[in-house]
Amino acid sequence: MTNGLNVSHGLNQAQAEAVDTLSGPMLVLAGAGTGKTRVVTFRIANLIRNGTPPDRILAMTFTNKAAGEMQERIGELIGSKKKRNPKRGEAAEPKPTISTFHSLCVRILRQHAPTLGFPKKFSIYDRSDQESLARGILRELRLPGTALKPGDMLAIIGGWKNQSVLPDEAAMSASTDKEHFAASGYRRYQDALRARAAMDFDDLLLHTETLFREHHDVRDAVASLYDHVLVDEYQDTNGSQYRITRDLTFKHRNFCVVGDDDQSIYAWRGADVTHILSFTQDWPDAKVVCLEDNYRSTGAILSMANTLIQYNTERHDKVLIPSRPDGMRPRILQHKDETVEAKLVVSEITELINKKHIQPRDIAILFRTNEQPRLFETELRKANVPYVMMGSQSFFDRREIRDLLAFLKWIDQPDDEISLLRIINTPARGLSNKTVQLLVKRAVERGVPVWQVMQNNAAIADLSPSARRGIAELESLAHDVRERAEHDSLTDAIRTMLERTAYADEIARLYDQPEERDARMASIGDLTNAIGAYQDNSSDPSLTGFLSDIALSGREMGNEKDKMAAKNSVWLLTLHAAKGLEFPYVYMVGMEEGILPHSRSLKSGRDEDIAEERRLCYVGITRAQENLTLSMALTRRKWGKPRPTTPSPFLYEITGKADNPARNRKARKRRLA
DNA sequence: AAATGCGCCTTTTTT
DNA sequence: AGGCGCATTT
Repeated sequence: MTNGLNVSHGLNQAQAEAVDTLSGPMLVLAGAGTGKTRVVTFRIANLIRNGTPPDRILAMTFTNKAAGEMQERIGELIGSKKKRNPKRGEAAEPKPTISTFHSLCVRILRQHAPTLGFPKKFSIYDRSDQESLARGILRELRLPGTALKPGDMLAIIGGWKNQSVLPDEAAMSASTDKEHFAASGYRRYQDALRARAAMDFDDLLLHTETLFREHHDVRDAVASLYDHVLVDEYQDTNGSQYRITRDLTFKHRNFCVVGDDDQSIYAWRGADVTHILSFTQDWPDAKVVCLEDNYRSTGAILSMANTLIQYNTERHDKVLIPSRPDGMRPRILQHKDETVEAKLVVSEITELINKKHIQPRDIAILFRTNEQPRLFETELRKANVPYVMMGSQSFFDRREIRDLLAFLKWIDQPDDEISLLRIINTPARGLSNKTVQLLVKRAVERGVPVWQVMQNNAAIADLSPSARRGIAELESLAHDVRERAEHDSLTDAIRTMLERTAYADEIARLYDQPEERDARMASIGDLTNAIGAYQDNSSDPSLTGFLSDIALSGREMGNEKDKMAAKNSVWLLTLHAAKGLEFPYVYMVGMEEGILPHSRSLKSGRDEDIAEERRLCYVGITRAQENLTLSMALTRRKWGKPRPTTPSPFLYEITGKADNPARNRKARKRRLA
């Protein structure tokens, strides 16, 4: 520590090394709980202390939550002033850019989309938009539903996109039947997106990559904005992200990546762990720092994690070294069925909170799939224990939210046909299914968006008067809402929309129970509040901006009440959502074959799929600081019927039960290796 | 044109 | 069990 300016005190030697080297490529291989986040934030702070202008630093994360937290920690470290009523026109204090890949790409594309033949107001299609589109295409191709399901097609297309395989090349990379079908759908899918002025999540990356590849002036302009680029969770980068970061760093070479190959749990969405494993081949002069001292978990928890992960063969061989005492041995509990599992876990939690005065926020329940938490929610509610469910999509799955967002998306971008078709007759306005089909047919014939046909008086002259009235109604509605959004405010716009559609009446019509009505109206209120909050926090609010924000970070949105409660609540998280977090008390539930590892991974039979499930289990275990409980149910209901279960093979691996065939098989393999 | 009814399929994980 | 597409009533 030669530099008087450094802020690295309180770090161990390896951490300090990672923080003190300020330039050139660097790889930080950081195991779970070794202070990875601390290293990244300290490093950024140190760059700033040593004279790098903050706004010349770009740090990339994979979730908005991670970006937000990093922003906060850096603010604390460099002592950025609290923004109290910044005067209009006063230059904002320069800050490092901390962004997810997707947000960064959206920002770039909002500016350069016309170069690629897209309008600046392109829609972002989420999973369900994609599925509607894919369903339509499969229907057009007349592939029977059994041959290729929309989800399958999207997964295959997504894989190609991540590897930058374009529609024309896809047929050549196809080997299975499904892939061949998907290849024929791929071209149509991309054309359909373009016709709807829409991009899916993969496109945000793919189009940015294309933009950089084909327009070096744009690439260089973006790259020259930054002198330092850092990527957290580098093991999660997919092909597009890899190439985008390469384009942003090849000139200045100040590229620092941080990650852990044992925590790579996103291969299914294109993440390629070889990016981190071969970093030193890409950057031969890279400095490599390994962090192996674990400050998070007790020795007993860590030894369990170490034992488990050693069953994976393809990995950097490293062992986490505990810096804490052994602590309590993790427990493995078997329950009669999933209801008992939920009841007992919750009653234990209640006891922890009431008798041992543990804070709810120090307890987490982790699970593999999103259907598992339901029972736990019910029990927690019964026991009056505050809880938050992170990453729950439920808010955006609500019909009323989907409808209102579809309205907004269509009003913002009239070519967005998926959104238009969702709300074209919601609430009913005289446009029957048959009429809609006719309109779509005419649009296809003319090769123009449906909305253009609907606005063409000649094209709709033969429609029933009620249908024409419906179209006129939509038109004036869109006009008024757009006016409001542009000239008044976004909250005015959504209020106008709710009034003009009489959406409250629709809710009253659909739901006859007053509680349900209230709940639905409340979630509409939440959406209105979210728009208000966006408007207050954004320097240049727009409908387009709001919709982008929602698409990219929607699932983190909740109402204010939830946010208050979240400050001290029990956490309910999927294993994926739990990455990067830590809790004194962790319950990993549903430790059964078919759940973890998931049946789809078992079915594929590929070793690397099981290895990823094992890493997922490893991530779960290493979230626990002091107390870990693994539990399973002996029977579990599936599709209504109770079914006997089998313990997760990982339970045997963890405990070292030699008589387990799974372990013997693995052990034999290792001996041979 | 809207409401009701029937059968089918679903269920990984998420930016 | 629940949601959705499709077919049949009202």
